[in-house]
Amino acid sequence: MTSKPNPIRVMLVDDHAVVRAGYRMLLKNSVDIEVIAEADNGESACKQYNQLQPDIVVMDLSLPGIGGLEAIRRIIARDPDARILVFSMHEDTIFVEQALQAGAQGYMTKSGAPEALIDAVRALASGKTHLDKNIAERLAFQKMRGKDTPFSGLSTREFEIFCLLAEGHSTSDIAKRLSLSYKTVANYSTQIKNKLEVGSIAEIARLAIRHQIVNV
Amino acid sequence: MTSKPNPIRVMLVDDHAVVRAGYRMLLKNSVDIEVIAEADNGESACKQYNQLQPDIVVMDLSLPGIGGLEAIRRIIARDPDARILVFSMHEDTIFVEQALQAGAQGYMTKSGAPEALIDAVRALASGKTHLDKNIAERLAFQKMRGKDTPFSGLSTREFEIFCLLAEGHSTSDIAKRLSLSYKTVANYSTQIKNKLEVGSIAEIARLAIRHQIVNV
DNA sequence: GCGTAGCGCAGGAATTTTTCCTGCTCTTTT
DNA sequence: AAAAGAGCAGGAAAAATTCCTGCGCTACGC
Repeated sequence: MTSKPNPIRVMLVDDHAVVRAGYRMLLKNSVDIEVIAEADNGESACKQYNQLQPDIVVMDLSLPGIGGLEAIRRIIARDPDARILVFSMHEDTIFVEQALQAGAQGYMTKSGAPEALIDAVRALASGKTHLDKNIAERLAFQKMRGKDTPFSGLSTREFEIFCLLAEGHSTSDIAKRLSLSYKTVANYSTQIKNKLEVGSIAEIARLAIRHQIVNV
Repeated sequence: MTSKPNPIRVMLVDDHAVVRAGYRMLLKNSVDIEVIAEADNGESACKQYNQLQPDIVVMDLSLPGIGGLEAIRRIIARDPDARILVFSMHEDTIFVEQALQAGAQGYMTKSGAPEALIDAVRALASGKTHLDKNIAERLAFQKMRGKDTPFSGLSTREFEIFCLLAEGHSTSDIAKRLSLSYKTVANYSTQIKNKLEVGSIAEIARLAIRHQIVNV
């Protein structure tokens, strides 16, 4: 617990100034962490990253302009060693997958204990990765079951019907269109919900939109 | 600028602890404002309001359990003089309309300057109302042109159920949450589809996403 | 003051959808 | 040849949807 000569230099990226202020206050309590920059959008984050080369980026995903994911990709593209901690309100594992795939080394949700942010920053600074415990577990389960994207578990037919459901077609609509018994489509629909672990058509729609499978 | 004997007593309501910490820090800079309570959900907010009778409630709308809107209604029902400032991420005017109708005296978005929050709190404390400048303008324009969002044809209850449907909740889910007969919710659901001229829950979800009423 | 209209709420009845189970065919893999 | 899995669909029970009706309440206009 000796004072360190080189504090962890952090850049905060979040579109809400109040929220950044919250992070700042929180991180101020740790002498080994120093907030050296803030950005309220993805472009600015990329630019500042290149200028200041912070050790850690703490980044929200929902940003105006290019989103958080794209910002991560751009930062990583220029500096493959960049260390980015996503700090998002989204609990859904799809966001975690996307963030990690984009190059982030950590993912925390805002609903966790504020102190967890500090632990995560330190973990990333020391070269480790850090996932929200809750989310890591869910992700692990998904992976064990051999699911890359949530859709890779779907068969061709299932995916076809998934798309039509997401577009707003009714079961009997789809049956007519595909020349199937409505029973068949109904059964597929149930099957799809099970595989994707969603409970309603609304969630199917959101999932599809999230993956840009259908347009908003 | 003399120090005041009776600071404005504020209660913060937001489900993210980090965000509340941000508000706290921000408001701490004003000697005439004192944060006397925090809540991370609607029920707790109502309970604490009754016990502590804060002068001002600063409230997010997206809360677990009963949403922010319902919390506002309950607080106002018990104390019609309650002064509530909504501090939300939603820019869509539909939320402002709903919040004001529920009884709030102010609406600010989180994307504004942090200092604006302080002004708003002071405005409400002195008996005035306070709307985000940007939003007030849009609201005025809409009203003048008599042209609202597709949702303005929905009643308060209908809109509430619309949001829950779009989030993926089932009819009986919603019935439990709102303490209604599932028949009532089912009937509302049909009514909503008719009013919005959509044929399925998936389209409800997409409509809601398009208007950023729910997150993708 | 009284009619009218709209909202919130919910039951009845008929219909449709969903769910869970089962069974069949066909193809692919081992 | 056996096994596994996709595609398809029916039966039966459960759940959701739709359309209709009705009631209480509040607000508005005449």
